[in-house]
This record gives sequence, structure tokens and C-alpha cells, in this order.
Amino acid sequence: MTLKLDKVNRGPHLSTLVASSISREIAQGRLKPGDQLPTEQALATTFGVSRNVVREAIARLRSEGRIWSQQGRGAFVADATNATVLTIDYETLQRADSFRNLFELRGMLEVQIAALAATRRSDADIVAMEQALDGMRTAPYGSVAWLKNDLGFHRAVAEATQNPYMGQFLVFVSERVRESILAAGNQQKSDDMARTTLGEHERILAAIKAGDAKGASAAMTRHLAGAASRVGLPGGNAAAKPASSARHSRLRKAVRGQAAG
Amino acid sequence: MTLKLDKVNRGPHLSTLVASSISREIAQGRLKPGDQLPTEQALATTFGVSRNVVREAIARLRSEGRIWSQQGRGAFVADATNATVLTIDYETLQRADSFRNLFELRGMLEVQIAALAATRRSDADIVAMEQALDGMRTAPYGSVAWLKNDLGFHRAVAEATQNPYMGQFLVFVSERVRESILAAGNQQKSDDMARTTLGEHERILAAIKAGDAKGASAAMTRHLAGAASRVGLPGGNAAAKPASSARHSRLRKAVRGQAAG
DNA sequence: TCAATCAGGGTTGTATGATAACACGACAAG
DNA sequence: CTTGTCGTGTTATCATACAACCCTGATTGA
Repeated sequence: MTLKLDKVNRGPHLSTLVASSISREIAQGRLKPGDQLPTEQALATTFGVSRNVVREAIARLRSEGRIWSQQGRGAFVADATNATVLTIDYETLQRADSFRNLFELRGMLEVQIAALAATRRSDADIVAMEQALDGMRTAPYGSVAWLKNDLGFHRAVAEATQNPYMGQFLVFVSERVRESILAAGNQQKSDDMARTTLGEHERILAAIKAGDAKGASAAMTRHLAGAASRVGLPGGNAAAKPASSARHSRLRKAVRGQAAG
Repeated sequence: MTLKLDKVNRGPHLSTLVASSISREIAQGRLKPGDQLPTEQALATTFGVSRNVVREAIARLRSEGRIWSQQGRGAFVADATNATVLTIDYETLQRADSFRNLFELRGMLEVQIAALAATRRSDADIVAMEQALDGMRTAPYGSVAWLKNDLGFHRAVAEATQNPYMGQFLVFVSERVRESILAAGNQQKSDDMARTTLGEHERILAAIKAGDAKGASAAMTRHLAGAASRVGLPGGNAAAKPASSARHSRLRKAVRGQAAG
């Protein structure tokens, strides 16, 4: 049988724990922009780790634009708008409303992207969409191959806009949505769903092929509504996950037995 | 007197150089997903740095989801879809068409957000928008305070959707757009522009206040069209400009300005 | 008095070596 | 063929030391 381990392995590294701890201090306002962080040595002792680990954590936060450091002075909290990367951390992803919100954002992008794709698609884009659709036809519904081709179809649509950022953003949001779905884990499959989903995709492709922007966005809207109901969105925000609070058992060697159950 | 000196230097850290070097290897396909990276020791010797520096670079790449490492085995290149952060590096930001593409993405978000905000805004949201507008009225056009309030207005609109991801994404994209504008450095100011821009914002606010979704998105569309022309982005066919003039000095200047605001 | 200089401590950046934890194949024993 | 052990290689972490740099305050010179 396929034993589904939760993919929360999420950094047994101490530096990850330190980084998210500091990150939380910033997010919750206990460290405001401009504030100076404690020295690396102080952080090392308070967290009970070596200064090296603290430095890895700081390197990570610095690359995210959250903090900024200068030799001889110290490390400081950066302005929020300086963030050079867009990140959605795992904890907020687990909240019940985050799935609905992400889905809404995804829909907003998809509908507009479909319309744009209909007016700009090239022949190669059409081929890519058809290939992804074929891949979905030959894979069992909900399997890894199916999901991969599903995402591939939507990415092909996004790339048909000839705007690379569309695909980049859409894939990013879609992946977060997919993680949310997996975290909820309440999806049920049926052959009926496979047929319905395929039909929705085919209608999207047909509209894009015909260069019908309005039709494409309408078909995409229908597809998203169907997908929402398939994952139990309308009234069913079934967030039955027990909130994973087994995490902070004080740093150090608490990470040993994270087999979870 | 705090005079801004040329001290930015943009990453004197060796770990930054190592990280971007590895990152480039991945981006250019010399390291494919699943490939194993050289050992930390090997990387340290080839780059001529200490193993510690390599570890900081790897910690950074790992936090970005680009690579994945396991104790006792090694570090491996992760799948592209595993990226947990969305990042737009300065090199692609420098390309001529990236500004147009980012602006298009921003517009797509803004128009939809405005419509959604009109149906969901609370009184507090309206107050936030009015405050931002007041801030724009009392600041000189194009000044740091003006830009801050401009962004604040759009963020207030996004927050009125009651979907936190909307604001997060919009601010991120808008900041990249602003960086692009600063990098191009071809903006010219006039009092006329200030009045026009303010008027556009006021019409957006009025529509949102009235709960008029269609009006809000229409007003936002007009505002974006105006903004596009103000930064020298003609409506449809301006992609031909080679514009390879943006050099590193310009880029650094833009980075410095962003750090100040 | 005032200004420049300089010494000292504190902080980050980097290097180096050592140890623990883990993965994996080789190899012998059953 | 299976199992247990062991050795090697790798990452994760610790500890220490030094270099580069910033800031402050005392000293010195005019």
C-alpha cells in the first residue's frame, strides 16, 4: 500500500528553525523595520545553537530581503517593501481560509490569462495544450501524472500569453493551492470527475484555438467553479487537520522523532 | 548629515556570489533537476572559499526551494515547481520587455482587485484609501512620500478585497514595476501629471465607495492607461525599442533608491 | 577651546578543524 | 538469499580564531 507520509519534513535543519523563529518575530511586530537584531553570538546562545547555524539563518533571511546586515555594525530589520522574494510560508498555508483565498487569487489570474491567451496564442502553444490534454486522458484521475499534465495545461495557457511572468505567477499560486488541497486531504475521486474535468479543459482549448477571448474566460470560469466544487469549496471548508502543533518543542534535538501519526 | 554614500555594493558577501553562481548553473540547465551537486568541500575548493560560505549559500538556495539536501547523501537540484518563493532577479528585470510584461501583469491584478474591492470594502478600508490620497495631495509629485502614498492607496484597495494574498502579490509586482521605472530612469514630472493622477485615483475611490464594481475596474483601467503613458509605455506596439542602455551603474542607483524609500 | 588622530572594544565576515549523524555499498556469516 | 556489520563518504553542527569594519571616547596637538 502507498503510505502517504506528510511532506512536512520541512527542514530538520536548525538554521531553518532559527530563521522561521526570527521571521515570526518580525511578522508579529516584535521586531519593527529599522530595529537591530541581537548579535549573532547572543542569538546563538539564546537559541542554544552555534553561531554558524545563526549565520545560515541570517543568510537566508537576508536573501529574502527581510533583514539587512553590515560588517562591524549588526543586522537590522528591513522595510517590508524591500522583500525581493514573494513567499508563502507553510504555517499560513495551513489555515482554513488561506485555501479559499489562494483559490480566489488563482481564479482571478486564470480567467484573465485565458482571455489573453486566446488573442495571442501561437501554434506551438496549441500543440503544448493538446499534449497536456492527451497526458490527462491516459492517466488515472488524481494520479501524479494526471496532476502534472493538469498543471502543464494551465501553464501552456499561461505561456500562450507570451508574458513569462504570467506563467511564473500562475504556477506559483497553483502549487500553493495544490499543497493546500493535499494538506486538507479530503478529495475523493471518480471516473465521472475525470470526464467532467476533461470536458472543461477541452472547452477552454477550443475557445483559445478559435481566438475567442470571451469564450475562453467563460470556459475557464466554468472550469474553476467545477474545480472548486470538486475539492469541496463552496460551503465545505473542511479543515479537519489538527493544526500540527507538535513542532515547537524547543529547538535542539527535538527534531528527532518527527514521524508523526 | 546623513549623506548617502556609494556604499551599497550589492552583496559583498561571498555566500551571495556562490549562491548566484550555483543558481545560474541551474537556470542555464547545466544542472538539471535531480542532479547531485558537488560536495560542500569540492564547492569550497573550486570557489576558493571556506566550506562555511558554501553552506550559507546552500542554506539560501534550500530556502528558495531550488535545491534540497539530506544529511549523509548530498545536495540535489529540486524540481522547478518546488520553489517555495517567487523571485524576480535583477538581470531579467533589466530586459527591455520585462517592464511591459510586469506592467501587464500588474494591470490584470489591479483591475480585478478594484472590482472585488468595490463589493467587499469596509469603512476602515475607505478611510485608509482617503488617508493615502491625502498623503499624495500634500507631497510633491514623484517624491518619495508621494510614491509611498501611491503604493499605499493601491495596497488599501487590495486589502479591501479581504484577501491578504491580493495585497501581497500586488505589492510585490508593483515594487518590481517601480524598480523597473527607476532603472529606466526616463520619467519626467509636471504639475499637470500630479493633478491628472490624483483625479484618476479619486474616481477609483468614488466607484469603490459606491460599491460599483464595474465602475471601479473601469476607473482602474483608465488609471493604468494613464500611468502607462506617463512612464512612456505606448498602448500596444512599443516592444521594438532595443533599449540595451541600462547599465550596471543605473541598476545600482535604482537599488540604492529603493533601499532608501 | 577645538579639531584631528588614534586606540580599544564590539560586531560581522571568513577560515579552519573537529565531531556527530546519516546514507550506502562491500563483505562476511548464517 | 538474507542479514548483520563495518568502513567510507557526506552533510549537520560545534568550536575557535582571525580579519575587516564600525563606533566611541580618550588623547594629542594647535
